Amino acid sequence: MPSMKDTITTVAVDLFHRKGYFATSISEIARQCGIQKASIYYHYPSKENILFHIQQVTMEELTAYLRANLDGRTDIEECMGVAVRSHVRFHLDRQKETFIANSELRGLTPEHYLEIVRQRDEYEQIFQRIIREGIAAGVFTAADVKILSYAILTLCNGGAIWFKPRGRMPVDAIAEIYENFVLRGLKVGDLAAAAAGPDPQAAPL
Amino acid sequence: MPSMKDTITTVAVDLFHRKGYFATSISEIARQCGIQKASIYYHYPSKENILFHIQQVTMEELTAYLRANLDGRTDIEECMGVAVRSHVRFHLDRQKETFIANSELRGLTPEHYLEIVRQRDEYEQIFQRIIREGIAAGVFTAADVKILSYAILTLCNGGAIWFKPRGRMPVDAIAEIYENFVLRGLKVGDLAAAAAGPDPQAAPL
DNA sequence: GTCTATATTTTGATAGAC
DNA sequence: GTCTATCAAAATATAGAC
Repeated sequence: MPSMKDTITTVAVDLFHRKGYFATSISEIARQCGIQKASIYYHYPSKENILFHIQQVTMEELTAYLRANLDGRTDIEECMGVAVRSHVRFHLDRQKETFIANSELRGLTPEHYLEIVRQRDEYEQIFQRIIREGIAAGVFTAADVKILSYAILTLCNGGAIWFKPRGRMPVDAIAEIYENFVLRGLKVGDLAAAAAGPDPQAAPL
Repeated sequence: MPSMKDTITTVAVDLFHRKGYFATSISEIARQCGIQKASIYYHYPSKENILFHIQQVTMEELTAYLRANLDGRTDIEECMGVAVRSHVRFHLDRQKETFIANSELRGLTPEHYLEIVRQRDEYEQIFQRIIREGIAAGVFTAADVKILSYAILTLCNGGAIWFKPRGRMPVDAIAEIYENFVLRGLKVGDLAAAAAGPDPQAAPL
């Protein structure tokens, strides 16, 4: 049975996702929790703090999930595949929270903003390390590591925007599409060769 | 010399981009225009209408720019390359407007929301047609056309989020990175072959 | 076209009873 | 831990003078 603080958090996640942080009022959160708005302030000191709490927990769990999935692996290409799948899965499983963490940074106080950006940098650096090692090993084609990491993460975030949990596509199928797309985009290979014509052995994207 | 309506629109674009639509007040727009807030209502009937106007014009110009760039071309691969470059360039040149068009849909009335979604669908369908024809021609690997188009567009939108006009990268260099990434991701080719080892002839990504 | 003045609502947050 | 009551500030929008 969830505590009232958990209920408030869940309701806030839902409303921040659906209407946005600034368009959501404390009164509305309270109404959906079945309590008066003053009671919210017993559990959270301010509206901003609810937002910060959601973002902080989400970033912590996102990073922990990635680290757990990468644990013990050394093959560069496998690492990138695992990282992409990990990222996509988390974003599809936790659609609302990750959407908030990606788009509601402007609602934070300057201090909290810096803290979330720090956590995000930490997460991005894991991807950048894999890309850098892949380029050094000659597995990935050389290009700006930061731009590539942003490209990959933005691409995969996209899934969380249009994904419908009850839609026709299971999470793993989507994760696989993104994994293949990213690996094809990254890996060394002759572009011109593929342009020659259809490949009878082509693996499905 | 810009009319006051143009000034209001420009100021609104800047504020909606920096602080978000709901976090921006009519008074603030007026202050930055050097007029009183009541005067805004001579030019626009409501705050929502300013947002709608920005979004509508942006979507119209984005689509017109793409159509102009594609005009007369028939080669599938070239079309996709041109489409990606067109999309990226427009999003980098018009960072603020496209950011608003992508993230402030929730501020619109239901009627205006439907209208913008309709324009967006129209734009996406141009990309989907190219992908579909590419798959039919055997140039692109078969996969879900809608998911691919969302992936490509989200990927390229990413540029508008982190791009700094005075940064180290010129617009065309970024557009080229995205074009290559997308074409590599789409095109038919044997993934396993590339995994064999570094390719001495590898084109820079 | 821009002004002053104002109507009406709603907001985030606090005080203090229970 | 939740309530009622309330504060002060800010919001969108309108009326009517100039």
